[in-house]
Amino acid sequence: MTLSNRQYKDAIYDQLARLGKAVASPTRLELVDLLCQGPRTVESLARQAGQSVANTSKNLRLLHAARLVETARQGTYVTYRLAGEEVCDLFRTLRKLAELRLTEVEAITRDFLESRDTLEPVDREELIRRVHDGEALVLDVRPREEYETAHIAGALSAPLSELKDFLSELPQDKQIVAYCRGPYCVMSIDAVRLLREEGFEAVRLEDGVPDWRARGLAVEAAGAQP
Amino acid sequence: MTLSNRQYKDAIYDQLARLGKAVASPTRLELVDLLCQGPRTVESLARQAGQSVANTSKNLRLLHAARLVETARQGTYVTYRLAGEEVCDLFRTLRKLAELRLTEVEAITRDFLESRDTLEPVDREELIRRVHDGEALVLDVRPREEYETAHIAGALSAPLSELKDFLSELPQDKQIVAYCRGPYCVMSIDAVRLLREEGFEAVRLEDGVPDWRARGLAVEAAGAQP
DNA sequence: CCTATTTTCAACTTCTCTGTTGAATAGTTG
DNA sequence: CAACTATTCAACAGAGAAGTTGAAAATAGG
Repeated sequence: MTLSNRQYKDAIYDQLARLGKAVASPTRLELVDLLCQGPRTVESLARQAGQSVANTSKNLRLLHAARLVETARQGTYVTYRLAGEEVCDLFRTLRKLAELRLTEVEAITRDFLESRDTLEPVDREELIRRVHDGEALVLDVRPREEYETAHIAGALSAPLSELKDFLSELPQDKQIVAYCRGPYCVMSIDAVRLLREEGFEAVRLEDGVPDWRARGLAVEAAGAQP
Repeated sequence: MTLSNRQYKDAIYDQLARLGKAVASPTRLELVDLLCQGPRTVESLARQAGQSVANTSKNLRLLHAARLVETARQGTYVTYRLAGEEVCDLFRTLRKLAELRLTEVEAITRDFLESRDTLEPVDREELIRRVHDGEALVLDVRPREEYETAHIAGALSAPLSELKDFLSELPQDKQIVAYCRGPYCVMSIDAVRLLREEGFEAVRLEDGVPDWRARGLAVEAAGAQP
């Protein structure tokens, strides 16, 4: 026998712990969250996560060692992407657990959201109905590149940074639903606030594309801007 | 505004990382795995995980701080249990990812299993059919207390340690299917080997009760021994 | 071939985690 | 109430991780 029971168990739990360690750092979790939105270069990830490129590279390398991400060279850039849908599932499982168990998360979220506006998130089924009936318009306020990777079916791309330029093209008579990366992302909150200041009726959708996809709802890969 | 975007994000990812850290240690993962089988006392967990009681207590305390487990006093013992079904889901998500991504896990498992016998695990649907038709008999070879907490519907309790005493009661003409805690638990492997040595036709079921339950298949809470 | 750019590596400091040991705490039971 | 026992706490040494800095490797394009 090459391994005793105990040695075997230790080896297995060590392997599982490799995955645990990989998601034991806030920085790496943020990277995984960003990568759930689509592939990215090291530099882009570093910028968005507010970390040095060197540190981002190191953390990505760690995620790679745990087989959570894969790399591909594109010209002078290296593009990282999730190793599979299941990695996103892991992130969502963690998030769900956090929401259920860690009242602190809820408190932080509430603190933050209350400090802005009270923006009731919209209901999914209701949203689909309204869009179908032409009562509502869905805006994807993430950066254009993320929209191009994937977006909720029927949504228009209106990056938060360029939202002001889109205002004149938006219908005044429809409700506008803004979404971004997910419940902890604040871009849609800012977008809704801006839209309301401009007189639009706007609400926030808490889901991001990964949530949407995980529920089996329609997602488009790359859509034309009308 | 009480928090900036960045502070808010940091706080959220910190909370998620708390969960990640909790499952970043092999020892704690083993504890979670054991607790997936049912509530346990500190001493019992320490014995099974091969750790000192003090260290086990400390790690359980850590899991408790991450809201993954709950405690209850029973007589002079403290009983720990998972804080919810979702914790088990997290463990299973990790395990699934490990199986998919970490070829090392597969290699270790194969090494180990080959070093024993080649025990082809049985197919779930096929198993249900055979049990229903009376062609097969399902044995739960985990310790009696785990069986009493929950077991696969229709299974008999035959703890590995007492399996020898049960041999005379087992039918020679039926196939015997043994299961234990899950794919990484080796009790069912030992059981199958023993049964085969004694002339029974025995196979191993890879699933444990948590997997079985998670698939929505029937689980009984406490069953009488025939 | 050489340069500019992106990414990775290596060394280092600071901080945190792990498991052990021995003592303290908190309940239960006689 | 006192003795007993399971559990937890506190302090410690060793190991390992996080992020910084500066330099090296790899690639595209002139």
